[in-house]
Amino acid sequence: MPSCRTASGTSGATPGAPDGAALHAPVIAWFEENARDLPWRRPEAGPWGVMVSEFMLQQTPVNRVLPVYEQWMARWPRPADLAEEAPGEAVRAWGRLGYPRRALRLHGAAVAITERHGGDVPTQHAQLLALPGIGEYTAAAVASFAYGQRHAVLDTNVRRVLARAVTGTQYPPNATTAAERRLARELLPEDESMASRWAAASMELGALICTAKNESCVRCPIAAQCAWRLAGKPAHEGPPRRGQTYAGTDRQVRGRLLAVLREAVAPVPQAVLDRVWDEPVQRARALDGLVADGLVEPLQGGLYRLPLA
DNA sequence: AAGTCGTGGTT
DNA sequence: TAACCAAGACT
Repeated sequence: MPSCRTASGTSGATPGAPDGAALHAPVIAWFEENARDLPWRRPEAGPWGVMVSEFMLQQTPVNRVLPVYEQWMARWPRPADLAEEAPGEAVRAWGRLGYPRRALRLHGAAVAITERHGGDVPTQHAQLLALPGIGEYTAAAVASFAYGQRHAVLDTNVRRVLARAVTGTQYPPNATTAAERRLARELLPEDESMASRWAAASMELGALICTAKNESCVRCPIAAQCAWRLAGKPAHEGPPRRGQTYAGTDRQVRGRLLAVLREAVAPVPQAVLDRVWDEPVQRARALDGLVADGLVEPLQGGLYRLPLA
């Protein structure tokens, strides 16, 4: 029963795939030359700035986040500043970033930080994970980016980089797998400072070079070692990525309803909300959903507004 | 564990 | 142009 371990010892890796040490130095060196100057990466952002940016960046491109982030941090420079606001103000300030429940959760996280952590963004992964709106990725990202800790930061960019460079496939699986987590942990540099830099650098590589479409291998610092490229860049096998048609969905109706309420300075009569969508059953379901989510507050007399509490 | 949850730019 | 994509979380 001969061993089938690869020389690299990395699970899920294609035979002959590069090990961690071969990737860290070139990717980190590339990052130090090519990292974008983003406001949440500057020292003055602090842990709260990092955390706010991570909420906003969930499923949302950097360019759309930038202006909202700046306004948000100017208005609520500390968690306690946001915590004493009405949650509806967070939803309003969220603007058109999308997925407005994130605004509600960020507000809830600010309240929890104020109540449980003396107003300081907690440093421990488990404490971060316990906050509303923070899952495995965001907890690791805040701990790593804000506090320089050693965590596997596995977002869609890093997953794609590892899928290609190490595993040799064009795309990672649709849902994050245990094998991916294991691989990311194994590739994590032992040294804490190196690990946090690797996390930021591998993510940036996926965002700028190793993109989902039109990847730029000619500019890639690890192209020479990339398992996928060396295999001839075979096309993705398996089920399609996903199909998320938007037109006609409840999400579209919710979006229209909330857009009206965001712009309104006074409670809005139901008759005004009714104009955003013709079909009454779907319209009512969408509004009920918003109320159930705490994004909308129903008042007496068929009036609605963003939540005051 | 597959569905749900916004929005707008790109192809 | 319809489909894809963008630093996920939650149920």
